[in-house]
Amino acid sequence: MSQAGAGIDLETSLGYLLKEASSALRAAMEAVLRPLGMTVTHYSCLELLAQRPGLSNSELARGAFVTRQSMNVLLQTLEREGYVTRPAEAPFGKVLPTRLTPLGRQSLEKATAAVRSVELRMLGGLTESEQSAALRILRTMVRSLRDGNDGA
Amino acid sequence: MSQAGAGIDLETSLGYLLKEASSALRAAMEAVLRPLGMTVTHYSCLELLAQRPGLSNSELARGAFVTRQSMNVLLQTLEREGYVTRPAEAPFGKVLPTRLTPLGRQSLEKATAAVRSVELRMLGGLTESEQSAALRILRTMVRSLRDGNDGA
DNA sequence: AAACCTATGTCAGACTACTGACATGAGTCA
DNA sequence: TGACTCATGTCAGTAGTCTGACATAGGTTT
Repeated sequence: MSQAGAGIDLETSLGYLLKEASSALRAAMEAVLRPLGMTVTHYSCLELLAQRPGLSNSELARGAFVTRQSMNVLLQTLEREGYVTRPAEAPFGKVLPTRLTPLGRQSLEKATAAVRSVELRMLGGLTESEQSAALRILRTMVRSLRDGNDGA
Repeated sequence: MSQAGAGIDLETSLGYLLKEASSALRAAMEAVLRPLGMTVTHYSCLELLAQRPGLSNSELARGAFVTRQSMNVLLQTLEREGYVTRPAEAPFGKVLPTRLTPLGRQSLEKATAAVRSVELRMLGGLTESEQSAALRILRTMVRSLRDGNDGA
């Protein structure tokens, strides 16, 4: 059952398991957001704006882990449908601060409740100490991947 | 800095951090696979076939966390380019067992080395016990999300 | 001041993955 | 046997994201 010698054992690979967990979370989120007519990126954008009003397109893109081009397309849709507003002209530089409209805030409320239920389900089998350990470990992994060194 | 009352605090959300880690891993993998002319799904497919020869289209799709339709398109490309082979007729039922060609195996070798370096970098800052804790915790999260219960 | 570098917003095209749909083969049950 | 259910392979259309490119604003360096 082992690999031919040079492969990466998927059963014990932390990378593979990370992808599996992320995929399962995304699927669960899509399942509860679909009835609300919302995608995961759509929700992420609104949630970011609720917590940090005035975020720019590029900042939202980084927060939602997509390119600024993708976020730009999404923002244009959200603006056209009345969920967010952006000033016609940049108050400073080229940065256009984005804000939720009352409609956007209202739409977000239901989505947040749905997503929270998913997150609670995911955390259900973990103890408090396991949850904080997971936070610490994931942060370490992100830092190692970003900085490009081996973390040693 | 806290949310308005009903939001999900992204700074301490395990779901958000999971997405961030997965995104960072995917970006790092894409960076090392791009020079080899390979995407992450492309690599995942070959790696699965190396470890479990004869996997069907649907099984590969589940293993790579994409739909069977997407995997089908990829397999057609890989077959046309000579990386994998599938029998013209199903030996049993409709299932078409797929296998790597020598070219596919050769192509996979370089990719595996590249991906392994990324995984080692990601694990660099973690102790042995943290790594096994991460495996256990992620498996628990996947199970809770899949089974649909709250894990209590 | 001028050249340079970086970051941003935006448009256009290409690609990837998804949903929907259909036919087929296998197993189950009345 | 026949009806039912389920999984598979595949085709077609759609949607979301990406890469490439360009112009512009701000800060930095010489």
